Amino acid sequence: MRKSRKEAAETRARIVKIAAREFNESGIQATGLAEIMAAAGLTHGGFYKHFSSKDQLVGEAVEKSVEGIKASMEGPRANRSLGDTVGEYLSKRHRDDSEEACPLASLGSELRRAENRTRRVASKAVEQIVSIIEAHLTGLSPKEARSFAHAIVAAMVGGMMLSRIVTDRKLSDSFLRDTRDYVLEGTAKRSRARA
Amino acid sequence: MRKSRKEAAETRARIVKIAAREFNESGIQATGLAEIMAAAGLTHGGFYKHFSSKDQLVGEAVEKSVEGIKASMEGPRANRSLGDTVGEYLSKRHRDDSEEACPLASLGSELRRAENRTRRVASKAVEQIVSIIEAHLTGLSPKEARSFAHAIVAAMVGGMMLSRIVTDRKLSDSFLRDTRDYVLEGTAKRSRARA
DNA sequence: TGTACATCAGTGAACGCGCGTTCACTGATGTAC
DNA sequence: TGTACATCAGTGAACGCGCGTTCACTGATGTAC
Repeated sequence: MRKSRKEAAETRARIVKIAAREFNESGIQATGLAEIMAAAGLTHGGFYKHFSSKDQLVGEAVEKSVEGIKASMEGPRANRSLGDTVGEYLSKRHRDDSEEACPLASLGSELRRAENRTRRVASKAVEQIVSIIEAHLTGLSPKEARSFAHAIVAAMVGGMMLSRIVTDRKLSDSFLRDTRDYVLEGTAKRSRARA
Repeated sequence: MRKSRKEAAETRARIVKIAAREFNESGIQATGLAEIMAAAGLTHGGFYKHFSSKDQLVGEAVEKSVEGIKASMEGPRANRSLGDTVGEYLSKRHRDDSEEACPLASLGSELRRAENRTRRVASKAVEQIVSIIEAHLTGLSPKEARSFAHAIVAAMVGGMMLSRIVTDRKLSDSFLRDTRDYVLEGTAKRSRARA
């Protein structure tokens, strides 16, 4: 039954990818290892040939998700505007797609209580997303840009989470749109005030 | 062993109160009924004399938490400013105290996946908190005030959640402060623009 | 007011279930010569 | 290049454990007369 090293590495990557999707979809605790392994076309016993514990997989899956959402925020073109970046984050696609979702919004309240490895990954994820927003805030002092970026990321993560909590579809859409508009108008005002 | 009706009603209320604290502290799934009952000084078997299921308790506990955070946002005085309200929400006390915490920030990603009863309660909670903020936004059209309130609540909930995810204490404090400042400056600018 | 009976809050053991983890085993792959 | 052996990815059963829920039981409270 032994697989070649290449196959084993592919299997491992597949497990992480599927786990990222499943965790974003159903939450960390609610997603069992057997479920993930079955979705990867394997039986659950083999899990520990690739990972030392569920927590290790959680950490890697969260990292994988962060890479994905960073890529979609930064987009294909070189010079993306803040509007593109924030709009991509606060999009219906992001809200409805667990394949490529921000773990801060999908798993927020679970991350806070996660084990050490995962908490470190989550904490780093926050700083990475803050950095992406910060890079768009030109014309402000570094300190101001950092503070501003904190608040913008808070609004983005909160807006996404609330749009998923509310059951009314129109209200859900409103949260996305209103949060995006608020961020962009606020930035425009602030930039004008400084320019 | 039978207790008087008054005692039984007190016991029931005590269970809900303790459950609200435990859920906010540790999450819904991670908190067992036996743990809650023990914290209330009871054995777990008696749970079903008061509630029909864990989900029912979750719903009531979330409602209880919402009442608490609403009360602390609205405060003791009659004429609270938006700054008081937002500042109370984004306070260190709120971040560190699970006794009186907003379930949207404590349980956000779990609420989204909760059962029907709880989801309805959570959805209603969002609208209640939006209404509190909305009431502070005078001088705007109702439609504008509602949109604005959505974004402010998104920032508040996201800011609280992120301040709890990050492991660095200074960064955590920054999220609270920066988000509050952002909301208040944004409102000031918007009000000036209209006035 | 007193008595007899019904009710029911709380106890503690037991239930079925799913979870993360372990383990003996299989057989194809990797390695040493 | 060929052969003999070691390795190890994957299987499937089993483990201990904690969970939500159920249940027979207890005895104080509530009710009917």
